[in-house]
Amino acid sequence: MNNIHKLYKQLYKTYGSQGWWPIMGYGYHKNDYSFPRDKNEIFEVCLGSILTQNTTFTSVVKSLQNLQNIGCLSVDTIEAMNEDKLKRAIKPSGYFNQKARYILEFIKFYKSLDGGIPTREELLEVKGIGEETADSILLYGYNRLEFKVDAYTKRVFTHFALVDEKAKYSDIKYLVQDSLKECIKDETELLHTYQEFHALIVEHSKRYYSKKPYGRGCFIKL
DNA sequence: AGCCAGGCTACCG
DNA sequence: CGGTAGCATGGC
Repeated sequence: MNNIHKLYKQLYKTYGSQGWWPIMGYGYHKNDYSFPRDKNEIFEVCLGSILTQNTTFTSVVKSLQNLQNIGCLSVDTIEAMNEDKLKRAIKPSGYFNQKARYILEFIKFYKSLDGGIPTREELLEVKGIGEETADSILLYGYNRLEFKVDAYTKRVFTHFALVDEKAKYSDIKYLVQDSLKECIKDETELLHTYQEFHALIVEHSKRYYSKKPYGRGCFIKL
C-alpha cells in the first residue's frame, strides 16, 4: 500500500462515504453509486462543474435553485433563455458574465454530442473548461476514470511532500491514478475510489487546509 | 476589513 | 513554456 492509498484509507475511515456528486432535489447519495441516473442529472453535473469554479458549492446550489425555480434547469430551457436572465440566476456563484458564456458554449458542445460521451480532449477545447472542470465532468457526470485535482489536493499533497510546490495538474493527477491503480484492480471499485477520494480531500481540507498555516490540526499520518 | 472559495482565459516576458 | 491580472459574489 503506497502513501496515496494510505491517505485515502485514513480519510475514508474518518469521514466515510461522501456521495458526490450532489444532485438537486436529492442531495448527496452516500453509499449509493447509481448516479447520475439520467441525462438530466448528467447535465446538472456538467453545469455544477462549471459553476463551482473558484466558488463554494453552497453558492452553486443557490444558482441551481434559482434556475430550478424559474423552470430552467435543463439543457433546452437554458439554451432558450435570455442571457441576462441566465446571468441573474447564476449570480450567487460569482463571475456570472464569464460563467454564463461558458455555460452557453458548453451547451453548444453538449448538444453536438447527441447523447454521446465526450472525450477529455474535446472538453478541453470548449471555452471555459480547463483540466479540473473536464475531469469533474468526466469523473462525476460520465463515471470515467479521470481523477479530479483541485487547489486543496495540491495543498494537502504538498503538505505531505507527496509532490513538490511546482507540481503541475497532470503530475498530481497521474500520481494519484497510478498509485491507486497499483492497489485497486477492480475498475468499478477504482472509479468509486477516485470519486470518493476527491470528495474526501475537500471535506478534510475545508477543516484543516483552508486557512494558514495549512495543515494545522491535520491528524493524518502517512 | 480582509481573506478565501471544489478555476479559467488572455496576455505578458 | 511559466507567471499573473482580472473576473464577482458570499461567508466567516
